[in-house]
Amino acid sequence: MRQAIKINLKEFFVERYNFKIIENKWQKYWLENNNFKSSVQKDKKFYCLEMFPYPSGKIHMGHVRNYTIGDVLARYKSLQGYNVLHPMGWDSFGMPAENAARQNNLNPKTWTEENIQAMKKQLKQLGLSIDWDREISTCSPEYYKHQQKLFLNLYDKGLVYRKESYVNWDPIDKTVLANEQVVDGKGWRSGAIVERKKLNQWFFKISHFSEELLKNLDELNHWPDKVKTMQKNWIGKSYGCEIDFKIEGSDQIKSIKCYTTRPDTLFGFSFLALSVDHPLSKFYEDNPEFKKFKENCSKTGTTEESIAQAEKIGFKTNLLAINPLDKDDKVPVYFANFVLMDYGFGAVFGCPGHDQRDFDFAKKYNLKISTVVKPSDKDDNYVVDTEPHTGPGIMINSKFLNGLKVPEQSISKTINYLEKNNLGKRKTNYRLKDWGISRQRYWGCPIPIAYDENNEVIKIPEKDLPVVLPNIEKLGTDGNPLDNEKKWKAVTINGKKCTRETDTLDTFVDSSWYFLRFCSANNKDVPFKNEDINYWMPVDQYIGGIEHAILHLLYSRFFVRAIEHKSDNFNLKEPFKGLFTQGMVCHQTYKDKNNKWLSPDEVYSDNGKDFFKKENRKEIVKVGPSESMSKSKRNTIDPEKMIEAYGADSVRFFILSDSPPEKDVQWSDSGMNSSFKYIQKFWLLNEKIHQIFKKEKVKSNSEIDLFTNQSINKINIALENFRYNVIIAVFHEIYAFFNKLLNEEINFDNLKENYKKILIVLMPVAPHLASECIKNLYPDEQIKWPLIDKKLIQSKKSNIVVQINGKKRSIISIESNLDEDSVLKIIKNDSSLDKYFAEKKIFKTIYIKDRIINLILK
RNA sequence: GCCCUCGUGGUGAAAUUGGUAGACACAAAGGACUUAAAAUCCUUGCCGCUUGCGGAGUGCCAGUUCGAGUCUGGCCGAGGGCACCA
Repeated sequence: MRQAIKINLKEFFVERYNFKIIENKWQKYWLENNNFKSSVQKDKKFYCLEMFPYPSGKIHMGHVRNYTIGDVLARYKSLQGYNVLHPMGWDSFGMPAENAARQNNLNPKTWTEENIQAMKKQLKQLGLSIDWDREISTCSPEYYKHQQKLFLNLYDKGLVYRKESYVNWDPIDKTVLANEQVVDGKGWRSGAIVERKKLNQWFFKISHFSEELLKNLDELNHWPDKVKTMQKNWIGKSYGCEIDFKIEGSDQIKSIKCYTTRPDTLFGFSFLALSVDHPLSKFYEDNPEFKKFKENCSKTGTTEESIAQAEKIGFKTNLLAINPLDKDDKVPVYFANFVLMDYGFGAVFGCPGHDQRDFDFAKKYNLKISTVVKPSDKDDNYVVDTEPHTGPGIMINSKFLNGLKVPEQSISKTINYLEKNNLGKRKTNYRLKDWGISRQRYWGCPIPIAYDENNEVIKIPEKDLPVVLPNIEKLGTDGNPLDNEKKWKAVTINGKKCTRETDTLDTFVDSSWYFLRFCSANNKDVPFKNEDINYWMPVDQYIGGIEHAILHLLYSRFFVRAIEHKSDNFNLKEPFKGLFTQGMVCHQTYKDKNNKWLSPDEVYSDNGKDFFKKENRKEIVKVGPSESMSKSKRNTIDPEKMIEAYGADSVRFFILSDSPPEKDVQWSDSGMNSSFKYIQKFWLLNEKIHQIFKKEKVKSNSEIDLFTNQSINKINIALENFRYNVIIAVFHEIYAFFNKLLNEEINFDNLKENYKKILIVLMPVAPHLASECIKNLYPDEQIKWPLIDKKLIQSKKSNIVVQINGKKRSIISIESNLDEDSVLKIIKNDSSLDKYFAEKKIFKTIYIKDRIINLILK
């Protein structure tokens, strides 16, 4: 469509911007010219990585936001002259494929591969600057072959081991359930009550690195504090001591070991509590009452109700535990539901006066509650009454500990005493548990292990890798699919008949090293080459959702350490130098009169206040709060449709515009629309400028230089700090400025030089539009991120705020860099300020150069 | 319960880190251009009086400071994380 646009008596004839043709053209161009292909070079590198997606079939707005943020950074760094690595891959093992396969009688591999193709096409439509030559997919044998090698490597280093552990077992489906598949204690598909079952499973010894993983958080300066705090809490370091309690009342049991962080409260000792899984429970297994109690315990913790109540219950034994600090102090021993076997020793000593749990327990079973710590402002007769005193204070009723400050003096003094008298030992504990990696699933990386006739572990020899998943045409619901593959399971190793391990690896293993694989994505022999790692790693900027704050990021940190452990030529400790966690994309939710969720497509409104069903435009729709887009609430917006309707640049522009990237952003039609208009407007502006280029202008205009430099300075600062919403705001200002400029006399050279810079800084945000504009206006010129003229920014004129007694009274425009006296002189000559000076004298002056002057009058 | 983060117009948000509060955008109202529409552009936005000016104002209450959205203490509210971790 060709139309005339009249501006201030000048006529321009311009084409409207056809994003479909132009975006397509540039995407093709980038691909054909290998624009984003990366290789090891001498230049300074920048590794920009976004968390790779699970190939569910369609990209969602969360992906659009994630990958747009990453692409802005990658393109910016590239224009700055960095050698950028910006790869993409697929986290393609996992349960959705298996579920989809069962439901629709499909092959998980075919399902996954089709999804990958569909999503790849969508990602390409976004115009991302990705090096597709490095594409990887974790479900491909080409990938997991190396993972199996790494597994065996860690096994050789003693970082992998096997032990019995509990799983959620669905007795109807005869399958193991993931935690999220257990809903209210029942299997999500069968509805059967989930049982705890003990299985032999593989573990990574992540606990070996607890201290290192904790300590090194301090060095991750470019990580959000929030994530670091979460990991710190997760690792859960605590200082305390272990104490051996002597036991009376049994021939077999002589002592029980406890871990405590509060040994100083030993004189408040009231009971000793054991986990039902404690080794000593074997002495009670024949007791029907204990059996019943144990059953009761395994039920609590899964249903919402029991968590809400969280009642403390116990089973009293006939044993007595002796206080190590007072031989005459003997207390009962219980099994209790609140003691966990996998922390400490599965045994705790109870001091109800100074611990909430112990207090609740003691109240229920009428146990002794002694007070051994008083708050600093209370006297020695202080007694714990309706609630325990868990805070700091002073020791009382504790013999040689009396008067000590709690906790800073009391704990260390007690531990010293216990150690000296061989009653206990100082100990640091971590909450972090070893990582269970066995999954009784089909669609995952096979564990490269077999067992001989004696059930001894045999490694699959490297020459026989990969252990390829057998192709199973129809997945049954019973048990672990690989367990039923008789042919596949049988394997001969070194002449010995063996049976393969039928568990597959947790998919978190797949994503714990994929960033290393990207560095040598096409190497067939090794997972990665050290020279590639040395050049590209660590990832300079990792970008993804906050939901991975703990597991994925901690596992990746562990995995890199595990590879480095006992290795001569691998020198990496932390995989991600910078981390950025983006917010979610939200949308209003809608429900019809039957409380059924409605999608935005089904809703109609002409005033933005009252909403109706689109089909009849009558039935009132209830508008709910804006929530993160999810299929279950049906408040999703399909990115493909948006790109189709508005173009990739508009969508990118909008997803960046409204909120800072780390916060949630609201999707709004009007916002999307306005971004679309902006792209169109900018194109018209560009066309007008293009035509001016052909005319002659004379007057110089230094305002353009100043404005351009200031704007780019703002954009630089915003880019470096992930304030991408500010960049969009600056571009709105830029448009307004240049558009206005067209009404004035412009100097040709001046405009040409500055406008080029504007187009270059537009490239990361709207790459198609910017590329097209640059090609039209500057066909043969080099494209490099513009440098700023710093002197120019510190402009010759400053606006200075004049405050009288701390209140703003005026703004004066003066020359920059003036001293205080000169400014004062100007102010005194300013008649509009006279009224403030009447009959008053300047008592004090505060002057901040080029910014503010504050006059204190008396 | 414990830990963390955040409270700025009708809305999403800016604010060079202690120095002009509300940039930019959405929504609303009014206007310009146009035969009309689309597109584009401009103005307004709390209180008081007459244009202009003055006043209040960043959840609430104190404090530090010439000066506080920003720093300190207390309170209120919202969101997130962990959950019997001994």
